[in-house]
Amino acid sequence: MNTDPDPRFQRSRQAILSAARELLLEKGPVAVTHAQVAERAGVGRATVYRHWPRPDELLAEAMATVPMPLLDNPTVPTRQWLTRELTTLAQQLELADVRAVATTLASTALWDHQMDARRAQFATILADRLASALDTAHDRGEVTLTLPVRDAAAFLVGPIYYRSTIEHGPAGSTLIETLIAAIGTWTTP
Amino acid sequence: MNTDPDPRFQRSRQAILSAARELLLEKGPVAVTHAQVAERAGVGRATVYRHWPRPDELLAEAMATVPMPLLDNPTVPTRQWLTRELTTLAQQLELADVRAVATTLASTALWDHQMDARRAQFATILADRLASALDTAHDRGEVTLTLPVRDAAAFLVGPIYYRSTIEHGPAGSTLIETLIAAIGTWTTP
DNA sequence: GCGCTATGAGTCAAGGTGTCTCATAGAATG
DNA sequence: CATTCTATGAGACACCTTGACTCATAGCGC
Repeated sequence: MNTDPDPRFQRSRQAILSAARELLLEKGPVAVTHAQVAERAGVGRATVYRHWPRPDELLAEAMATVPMPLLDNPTVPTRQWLTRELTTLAQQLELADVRAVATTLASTALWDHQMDARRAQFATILADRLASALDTAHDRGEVTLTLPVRDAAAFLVGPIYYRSTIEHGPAGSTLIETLIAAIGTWTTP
Repeated sequence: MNTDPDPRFQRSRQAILSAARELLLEKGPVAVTHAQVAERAGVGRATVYRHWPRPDELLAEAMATVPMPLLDNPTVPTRQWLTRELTTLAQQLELADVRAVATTLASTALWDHQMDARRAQFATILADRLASALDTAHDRGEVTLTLPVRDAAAFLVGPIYYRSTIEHGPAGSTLIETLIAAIGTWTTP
């Protein structure tokens, strides 16, 4: 990416990104404008223009600085891996900035191609990791699935995502354990 | 509500609401401004101000004109009712305007109290209807649930919502049947 | 036909946006 | 340390949008 070593450049860049992320978190994506970001970052308005001529690209990069809860690479036993990863995902979705990025992504993806590409990438990674983990578990005789592996992401992540973004509550361990138990017949406890 | 019988008033009101809904669907909530709505509706800009002094209230009312997929009042047998209602909900979530309203609601609820109230109302209605239906089913001996009834909405609606808003695909009958089967032990087929 | 009123076109000030210039401070180089 | 380069901040500028107002007009109920 940009390898400009000038510390002034990097300082401004980081200050602007932080300010944009704060504004997104506090006031939503519409608050990420050149003027508001510049004031929050303590830099000149022209500086923001030089770094990001368009506000939507700044918003996109600011959103990218928030670590989204993707799943770690699968390990065995798969059931323990699932418990661990879904619990982590649920905890991450309780963080205000993660929830802000997730809902903003889902919403703006409907009208912005760049955001839609990020949404698709996010969905694909989650689905692929789950599919690969469950395929492995099946091959190892750990589980017999009750649904197509392509539905696993919706089945497992959907409830946690809904609980967080629509019901605004925490996805407890009971719900997570029920989900894992319901995805198939486990031979391991 | 407003019972002004003057047809001019009602005509303008409907034209403005339709235009706002179209703009929301085509360009997203940020496109619902007085100027754009007025042009789309074919009315004067001042007329939009007279009807809705603030754009966010216009957006809220325009969103309210899109019928959101709540569940019908529960009937028995509960399993058939669930299949029917969840299938309808999945179909509704495939409509572009329903998806636009749902994701806009989830997103703006984080920064707008009025929208958050609507989100909470929506979540409560779904959870209550499902809870009441499943309580009835349990009392009738139709099913033994494998999770607290308060988790039913996340468990059943979450995957459909995730499939639609994140994966941008249809929730097929296989997924829906699997969900219903997994929520407990059914004594009825 | 006659009041009444919502409308549309227009004006206007205020504020935000995008673009440019220029002096300056900070960084790299010798 | 001196010199050169460059990112910056402040400001100026035209442009557009927003919010608020006026007023003649057309459509409505009576």
